[in-house]
Amino acid sequence: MSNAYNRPDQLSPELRRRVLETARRLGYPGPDPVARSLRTRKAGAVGLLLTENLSYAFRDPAAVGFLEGLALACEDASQGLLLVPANPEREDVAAVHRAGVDGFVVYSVPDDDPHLAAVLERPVPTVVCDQPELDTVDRVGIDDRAAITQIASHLIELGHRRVGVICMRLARDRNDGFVNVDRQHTAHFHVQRARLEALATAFTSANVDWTSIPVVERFDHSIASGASAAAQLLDRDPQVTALICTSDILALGALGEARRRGLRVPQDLTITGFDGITESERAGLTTVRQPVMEKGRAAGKLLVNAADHNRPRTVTLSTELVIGTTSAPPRITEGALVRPVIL
Amino acid sequence: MSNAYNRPDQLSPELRRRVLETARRLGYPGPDPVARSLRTRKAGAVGLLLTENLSYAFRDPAAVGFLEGLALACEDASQGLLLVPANPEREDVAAVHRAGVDGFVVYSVPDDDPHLAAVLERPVPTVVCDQPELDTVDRVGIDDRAAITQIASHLIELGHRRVGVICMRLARDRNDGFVNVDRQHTAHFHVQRARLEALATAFTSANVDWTSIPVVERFDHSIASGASAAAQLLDRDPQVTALICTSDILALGALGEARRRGLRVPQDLTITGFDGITESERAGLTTVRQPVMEKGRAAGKLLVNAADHNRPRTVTLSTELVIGTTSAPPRITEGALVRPVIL
DNA sequence: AATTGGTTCTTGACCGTTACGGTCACTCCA
DNA sequence: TGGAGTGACCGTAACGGTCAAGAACCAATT
Repeated sequence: MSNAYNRPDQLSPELRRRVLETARRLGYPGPDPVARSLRTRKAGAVGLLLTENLSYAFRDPAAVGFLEGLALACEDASQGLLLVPANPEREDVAAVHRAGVDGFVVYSVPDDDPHLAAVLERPVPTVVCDQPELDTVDRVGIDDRAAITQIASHLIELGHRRVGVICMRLARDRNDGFVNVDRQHTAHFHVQRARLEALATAFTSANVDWTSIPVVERFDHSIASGASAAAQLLDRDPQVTALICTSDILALGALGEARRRGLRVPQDLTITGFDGITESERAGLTTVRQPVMEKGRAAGKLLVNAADHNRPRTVTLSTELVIGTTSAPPRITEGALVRPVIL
Repeated sequence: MSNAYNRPDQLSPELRRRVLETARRLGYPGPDPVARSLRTRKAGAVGLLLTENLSYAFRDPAAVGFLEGLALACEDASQGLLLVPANPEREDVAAVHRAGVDGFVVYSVPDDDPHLAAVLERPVPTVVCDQPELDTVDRVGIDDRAAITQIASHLIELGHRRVGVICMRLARDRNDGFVNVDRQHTAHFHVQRARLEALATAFTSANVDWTSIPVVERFDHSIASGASAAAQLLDRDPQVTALICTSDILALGALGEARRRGLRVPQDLTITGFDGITESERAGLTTVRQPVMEKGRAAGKLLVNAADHNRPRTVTLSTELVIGTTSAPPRITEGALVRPVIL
């Protein structure tokens, strides 16, 4: 029976024809995929765990790019891609337990996320992306510190000293507002923490007191959030000459807010982003381009041939500073003595 | 055992604790999801079948919107969403057979697609979207004829008689070029066929000989395709005063080609799209907006409560004509006697 | 005629759950 | 004290495949 469907060479064409014919007559719909998976111990699918509500993932171009790459890798390996409904609000770990998959990809979740813990308990290979190193699973990412340090150096060279930072959510709790240094260091999103720390290091080396730098956090990752964050920051500290955003989406929002206030970019205000999505290319944003699609593809490949490797593998992809038209030397304001540094 | 995990109320806390404790000691990773699915006859996931390579789906904003809506509905129902790796090039129907899902959503595939046939053979509920009516499955869509007729009427009112049409692929075989009437009628993509037929009807009623209207087809759905199609059409028939595109993506490409040729839009050339994606809003495109996200959500909902309904259900969503800045009366050319019609 | 080799076909043990029904101890009340 | 009622616990039988091992058959060789 099984052979009739799966191994046509094992039986005579005549018998095969008869078997299939009676199967159809009896209304047999073909082998049940679940039963087959149980027996063969292969689900033929890869699970994807995301921070956000599933639907959010489709709003963020960077996430869409990641998905595209991952889907590509899955397709190459004839694997399905299962989006796991892990709503971050309810702690619905059951969805992770119920996922019939051969492995997981975990994309940018907080390091204390219960879903992540649930995934790690499952006896299947796992690849994390944009996460801190774990000694049991493979990992894909970029050098966030180096990347954002390029932004910082660029701004420092231009002469910016009074800067503001707009970042994405730092933990699972909502905190739309200013961030003290303590929260910066205990941030549960590895990527955000790394970027903030690198910024602190860079500006401290330039003799800027990091504790005086305003950092505004937003829970939702949207253009509107970027705009409101920029508004909050500029209201409190109108003297800043540059806004460093940890994502392009936030930067695009900040650009909108600057325009709304009649601030010319970059003459009155410099704005930088992070990711290098196509929308920001159109806007001429100064940013760091990271290969989002490649990240997805690398994660998929790592998972698909997760054969034998004793120690966890890490793939670090390269990034590229893109200097656009939204960064320039700061305007000379009264009281401030600022001079571009030529190295 | 099972109870310890799934029904804590069925046993004493003491026993539960003991069971779980020894389970951990023995390295038991928790109930196997596949075996559970086999037993309970529930996979906890919805399968999605797409025309394109999986990765293509993430490039087209309309498809992404559909995905977003579908993901939303799945999340609400705590269902996973499995992207089935159905490469349209190889006829790899096996992927459909291997998908462990409780139902399928089929999104805009040709009506003779073997994957679709394979889905229909599976004994699970199915919802098709942008497909012709089938007497066994539920259906989500819009009134494509009415929608594009609005575009046609708009152009006819403006006075356009010499128009060109740019459409997406009409069948599984690649045919990048002009389309004769026969191919138009035998098109296997329901949406494209319906739109072309409605256009034919509308222009015939306006005393335009439809067979003289150039229709250019493109296999790939991309901005570049739209541009090359527009070039091909304008090369052959420079007299056309309007380009009707059956998708916004194609229209955006046509816009680019017009600009490249120094044609002013809308003074020299009118261009219309279809879908209403955000990118085209920015471009001021005249188009028909359809609720792509709602389509996905409706499909998901239909599938999730696919309980008892003897006859297949159909959800038809509404569309809206959006008149932008890319449509205007045709320029008066020598030889052509054209006068706007006031109805 | 017996042995060997090579097909083709049949059989049955497993994969890991959960549903279900039965057992058993214990309480409660007449 | 006996019998019904209750709740906790346990054993077993599917669920629907796959796959390897063996049975049956036929042909060719010894």
